[in-house]
Amino acid sequence: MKPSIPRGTRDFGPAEMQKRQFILNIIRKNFELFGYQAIETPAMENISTLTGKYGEEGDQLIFKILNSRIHENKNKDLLKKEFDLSLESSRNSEELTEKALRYDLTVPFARFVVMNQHQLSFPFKRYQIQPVWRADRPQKGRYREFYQCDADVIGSDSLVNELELISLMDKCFSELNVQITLKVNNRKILAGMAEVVGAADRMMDIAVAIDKIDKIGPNGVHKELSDKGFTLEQIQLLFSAFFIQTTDFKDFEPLANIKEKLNYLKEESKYKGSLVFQKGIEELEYIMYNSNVSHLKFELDISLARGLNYYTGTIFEVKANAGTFTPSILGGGRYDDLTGIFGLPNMSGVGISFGVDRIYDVMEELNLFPENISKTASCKLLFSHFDLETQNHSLALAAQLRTNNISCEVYPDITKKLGKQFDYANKKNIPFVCTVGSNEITSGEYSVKNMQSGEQEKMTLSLLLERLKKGQ
RNA sequence: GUAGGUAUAGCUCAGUUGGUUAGAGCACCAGAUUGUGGUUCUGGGGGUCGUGGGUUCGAGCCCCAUUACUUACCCCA
Repeated sequence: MKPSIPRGTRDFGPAEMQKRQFILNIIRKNFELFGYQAIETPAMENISTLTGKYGEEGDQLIFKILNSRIHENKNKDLLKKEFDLSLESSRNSEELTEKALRYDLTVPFARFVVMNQHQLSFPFKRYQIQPVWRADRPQKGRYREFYQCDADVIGSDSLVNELELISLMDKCFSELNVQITLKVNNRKILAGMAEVVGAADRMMDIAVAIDKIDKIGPNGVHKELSDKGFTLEQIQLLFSAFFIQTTDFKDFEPLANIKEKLNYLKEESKYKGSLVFQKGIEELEYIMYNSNVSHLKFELDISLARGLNYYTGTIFEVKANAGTFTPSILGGGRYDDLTGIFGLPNMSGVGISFGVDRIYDVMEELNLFPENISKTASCKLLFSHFDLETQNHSLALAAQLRTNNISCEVYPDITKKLGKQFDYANKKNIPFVCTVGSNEITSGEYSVKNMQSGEQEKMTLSLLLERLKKGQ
């Protein structure tokens, strides 16, 4: 049988793991630096926990788990009926499936908060670094299993949380050495537009269409909106707001300029009468004017929508500035009532999610990993030997090195061929090889070879320890 | 769901208008060198050309089907 893994999933070898850990360590360190605490939730959730939170498209991409022991279910007629029904529509049948793999970390977090509300003290700040699964068609930068690194604050509607999250990502990407642009928008602006246009319940339709303006252009958006049944008047009204963005807001601009645009939207646009719209603008203003960032570029983009249903306020999206491959590598936003569905209303939360796998891909393309990262040796020294006696002696020496916190290993097989053992050390980038033969055992002086310089020297164990401790 | 591309050694790929026994580099094993790797030289093992059918005197190459992988759209980290 030919071994294989499901498409869209990957194995990570030692070289890749070095790089992944590099990214994860920076993110984790900063999460903790900003006061977030780690939690974990199960890979699978009850299907009802997940559905209805991500929008129609998202719900389709949830990996469902077939009920186990389905053959033991006595009601075969019902099972067959449910199966036939599920062939025709995407509805979930509890008879067939009641669990699913998590689609993101935010919804399981909301569930966690509701279930543990009496143990937690609010505002609660948590971080979570775990894989999620999406039944997508894989392609470049898109996997069916990938890691998200989430930081969320729940139980506080202060915009200071947004400011903190922005400086958190600023710091992370600065340490990762990735040049990025942060796009910010506010769902209230979109909601206000939908309201003024007279289609408050169709905010997501409008948002998704408008979001595409960079890709398909104004005509494309016009067509998509009219296909969805919006009238010419409605479309023109919508365009009056975001057209400003497409012509003038395209690239990073000085703060003064952004200010001018925001003032226009607030005081002169056709939306100035909408309270929600005004609130959205005010929130955006606060964030734009109070953020203290040193690394990232800001971009106000009122066409930014994001597909997830649960966002209600600020929304974030980050892309790398350089390279040909620039998917979004971070997303996030504020959700005012995600816990409400589970019975805990008035819990506003805001969070961001780093896409490690895409950050990896971007850094790989741009060559941003530190130079020697995958050449890092697994350990400091290898003991080579000739027979059972010298191997045993090596094991004893290894134990002493480890007592002194020096990583080392003993060649596991017994062979007269030193070349093979040196080759092993060479391939694993082990910087020193200590050869233990019967001569060495009697004299107490071991041959230690520096694999980089090729120099070899005889020394006692205590001298060896001293040298290795000094990092020589 | 829609539309393309690819499939030849463990890996990356050549393979001419269809024509003897299908090649290279890397990797692997052995020797030159029985106590020394990374350099060099010599030799060696490795392939049902994704699978099934068709055209042909003859198919790795052409046609059809199928599977896997991959890219783009949709959507998203």
